[in-house]
Amino acid sequence: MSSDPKAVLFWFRRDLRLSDHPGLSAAFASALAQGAALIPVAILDPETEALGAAPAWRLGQSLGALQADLEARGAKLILRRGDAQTVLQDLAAETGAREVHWQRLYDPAAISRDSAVKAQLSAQGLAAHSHAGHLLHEPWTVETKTGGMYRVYTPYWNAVKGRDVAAPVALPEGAWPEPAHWPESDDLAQWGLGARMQRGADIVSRHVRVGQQAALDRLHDFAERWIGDYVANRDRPAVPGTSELSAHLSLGEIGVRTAWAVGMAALEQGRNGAETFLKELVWREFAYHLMYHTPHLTSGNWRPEWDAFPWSTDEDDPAVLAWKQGRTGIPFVDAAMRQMYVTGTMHNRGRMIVASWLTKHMMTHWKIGMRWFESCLVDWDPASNAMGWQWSAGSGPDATPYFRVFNPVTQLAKFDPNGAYADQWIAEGKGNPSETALSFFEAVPRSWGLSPDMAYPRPRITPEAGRARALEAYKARSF
DNA sequence: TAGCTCGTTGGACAA
DNA sequence: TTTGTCCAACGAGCT
Repeated sequence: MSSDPKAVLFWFRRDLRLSDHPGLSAAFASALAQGAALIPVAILDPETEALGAAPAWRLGQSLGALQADLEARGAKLILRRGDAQTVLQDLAAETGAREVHWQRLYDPAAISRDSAVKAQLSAQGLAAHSHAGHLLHEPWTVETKTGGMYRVYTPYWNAVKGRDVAAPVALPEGAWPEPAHWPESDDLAQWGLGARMQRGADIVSRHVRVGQQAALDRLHDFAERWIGDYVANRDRPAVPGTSELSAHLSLGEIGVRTAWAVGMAALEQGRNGAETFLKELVWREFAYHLMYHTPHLTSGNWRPEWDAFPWSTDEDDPAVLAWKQGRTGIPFVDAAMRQMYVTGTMHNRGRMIVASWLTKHMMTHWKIGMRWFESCLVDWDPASNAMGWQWSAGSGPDATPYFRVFNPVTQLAKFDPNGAYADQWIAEGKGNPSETALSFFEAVPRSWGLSPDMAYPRPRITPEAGRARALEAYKARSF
């Protein structure tokens, strides 16, 4: 191996931005210091191929935006397919790189892959550097007074709210450290990241903003126009009063430290809603804290006593299909499921309602819902998705009490009093359905056999009967 | 240490 | 129409 380093590799994963990027900045600085080239790489490895349909498609969009951003800086994103360790090793051999940098991820699959990659690269004499940057606080740095992990949100919030958060760092200005020759790269289109999107990707595209500039624009728009009414508006599914940053944060198109800094500035200005927004960012942190310390959060009941609960696990149950298709006959549930199918995201209150309906009224295992979300959500996040489902089901940490069963009828009356959300997403039985409601029928596969002219379905179970049945089962405590 | 307080997001019912 | 209370019990986290 050459003793004269010619390149530093930076491996992009879920951090598809150029600013507020501690890992990339470190790699950049290292390359400059050594007079080496900096080569950005993204890898379609088995872990990436295992993504759900919508997250995979959205990843492709984001990689396209990153390519353009890098090109504007005089750099190129090198795309390679294969297992990460082999790709990095080959690329290092081609370019003379002695160093590989990346930013850490925390889900069980990524941790096991990354530790193996690090060990193997080190054994080959390559320096592998992993950096913090996906989170405000590394999960192991937040401890209770007795040195344990947090299991309840509020004490976690109290522990981190006053902590210093490193200020966002900009990538140095100036010329990109280019190699004499850029290595060969796959064509992004050949990766086929959108191939598993059964529903029309062009329909979802209408509702999706992509890339770091779009993320920053949205953050600032939110801080200027929406944060003041965030406390009330964030509960109203028909009002665009949420930050809408979830997909950007999930793929790292924006750094969470940037969002934190904007939230803190709003707090200092005394803006209403600022603290609530900061708390939401910390919910994301808390989910990662839980997933890191108890990785089974993503795979099974966090409270093992729930293993004996009589969940229905029949994925082919017609009631489950109706839930997925937004045809339960419960307007709030159906509107939310259709919103997800058409836009790739769902309002937070909708997420709680559909999860409560599936796990409580339908007594269906939360993992069935979690997997459907994983295939449909463009903002899918491994930690938040798992925590949210287990919270709703009652099997998770800090979970909702068993008797807290959402009534989707009263919830709709409370948070959508004018029926705007239902009008937005439900076409059946309406004289003049909205464009968005009709677009659901364009998006769904023909095999579902749905049309806006159909009658709106009758519920298979009423909110009252479902609630009573769920409470009976929970009360029995035979599990 | 042992006791105390509290727990993101609700609903039903009585007054 | 609005407001208050109860719906379990337990474990987390602090003092």
